[in-house]
Amino acid sequence: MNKDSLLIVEDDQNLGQILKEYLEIKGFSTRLARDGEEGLQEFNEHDFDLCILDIMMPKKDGFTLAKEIRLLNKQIPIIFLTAKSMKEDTIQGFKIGADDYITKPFSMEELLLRISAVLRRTGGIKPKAQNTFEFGEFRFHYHQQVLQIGSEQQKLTSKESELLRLLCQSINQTLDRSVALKLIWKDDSYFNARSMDVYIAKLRKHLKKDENIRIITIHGEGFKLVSFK
Amino acid sequence: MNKDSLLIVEDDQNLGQILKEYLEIKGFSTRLARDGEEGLQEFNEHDFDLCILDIMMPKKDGFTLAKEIRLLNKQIPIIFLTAKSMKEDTIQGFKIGADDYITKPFSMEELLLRISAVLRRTGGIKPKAQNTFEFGEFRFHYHQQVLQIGSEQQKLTSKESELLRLLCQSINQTLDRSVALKLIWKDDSYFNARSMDVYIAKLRKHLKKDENIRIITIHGEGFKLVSFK
DNA sequence: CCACAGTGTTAAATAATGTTAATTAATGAT
DNA sequence: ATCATTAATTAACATTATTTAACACTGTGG
Repeated sequence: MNKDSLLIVEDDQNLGQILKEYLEIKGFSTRLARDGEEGLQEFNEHDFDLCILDIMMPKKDGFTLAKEIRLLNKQIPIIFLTAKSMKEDTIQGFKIGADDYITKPFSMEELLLRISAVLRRTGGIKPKAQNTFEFGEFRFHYHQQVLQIGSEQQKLTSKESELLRLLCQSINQTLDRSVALKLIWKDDSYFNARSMDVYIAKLRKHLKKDENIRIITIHGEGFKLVSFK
Repeated sequence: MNKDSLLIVEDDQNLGQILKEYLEIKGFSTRLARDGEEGLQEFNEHDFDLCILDIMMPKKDGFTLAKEIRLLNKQIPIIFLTAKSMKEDTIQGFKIGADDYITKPFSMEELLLRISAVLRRTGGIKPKAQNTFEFGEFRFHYHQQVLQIGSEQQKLTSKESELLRLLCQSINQTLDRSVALKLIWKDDSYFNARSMDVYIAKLRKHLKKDENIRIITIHGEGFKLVSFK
């Protein structure tokens, strides 16, 4: 059996390092990010079983990050680290779908207990990294950047692949514009948004070969890959 | 087999958290909202098998929320948490269509028993998120944003689809203006209300193709999608 | 019956997205 | 390094979605 993998997002370098070392000794595999931006990036690039997010962070706070993570994965357990016993924090956290929270200062043992409890509760459902996606008559191989329909093979560019992957991961649900922009273009700006629109058009052209597959626009929010039938 | 999914609406965040943790340990998947507004939002955005609503809450009490939930789903079991053994409350609750109620303070075991009982009774019929609605000669596909009549396909915009979905979910019943506004426009204000009126007009235009389907105005309350015959 | 708030309807204004092509940047082969 | 090729961005213009405005109409309470 594989180690459970944790994403730790903590801006305090010291604490972050201590957490990481402690949890690795305890048998977890971990990755440490220093802020929300990095955290989202890490989340997108690796598979985790659980996220531990500090709430107060520069650039992007833990709640905002959690919301974005939730758009990509509605299952993954999240534990918040809160500075004080802030009622507001707790409430807002649970609204987003936190699985637990822990108030600083806390002991390593306490954190470990909560991690174990959450993992037990959620049954350790690892949503393993998907490389091949099937929808309609298509087969899309992410790493190979190939979209196939029947015997036809269509080579995709990296941007096309990244975007199609995000759409596939959230099939039948809205893929938020700003999330996609931050994940693929690293930055949500006007020009990047226009660039993304161009790529949506390219994907639509590719997907024309199956009438039952469409990319629907959710005005002001994002796009949704849907399948008829 | 999937976990049963519970919506918990409880303003006391302490109690809410305890409920959430306990019920998740017992194998349920849960979401926690802190007041009626949040509760309604959550209900609209996710699928649940059962709702647990506190009655006394700020902003919007449990009865009002239950009424709104009933407008969206006539099946879903609702269990009320009542502060004291209020006869009035109990009666009013069952009138709305509560499936059970439980008086604070209660033991977790007791709640669990009642949840199991209600779920057994209602046969655990998960009213899974409906995507296709049929009424009159129409077929409406929500995710695909398509309204079809005969062989004709009419593309809808996102706002049109959201609104039509709400109308379909409460077919032959009044869809409350403010409920729709809060769910779709996120905010019940004068201009949004006017915008909604415009969309009602658009939908009526689309629905003209079947004389037996109409959107009726309930003056001062909302709209009702009705089917003659 | 009148006054008034609520609603119906259409059109204008604004903002977001679709699309294609031109430009720039990156990559790969010689 | 130079050129050729491909990918990605920017620009320009077209189209569509949504909101706001304007004015007509309707139901309700006094």
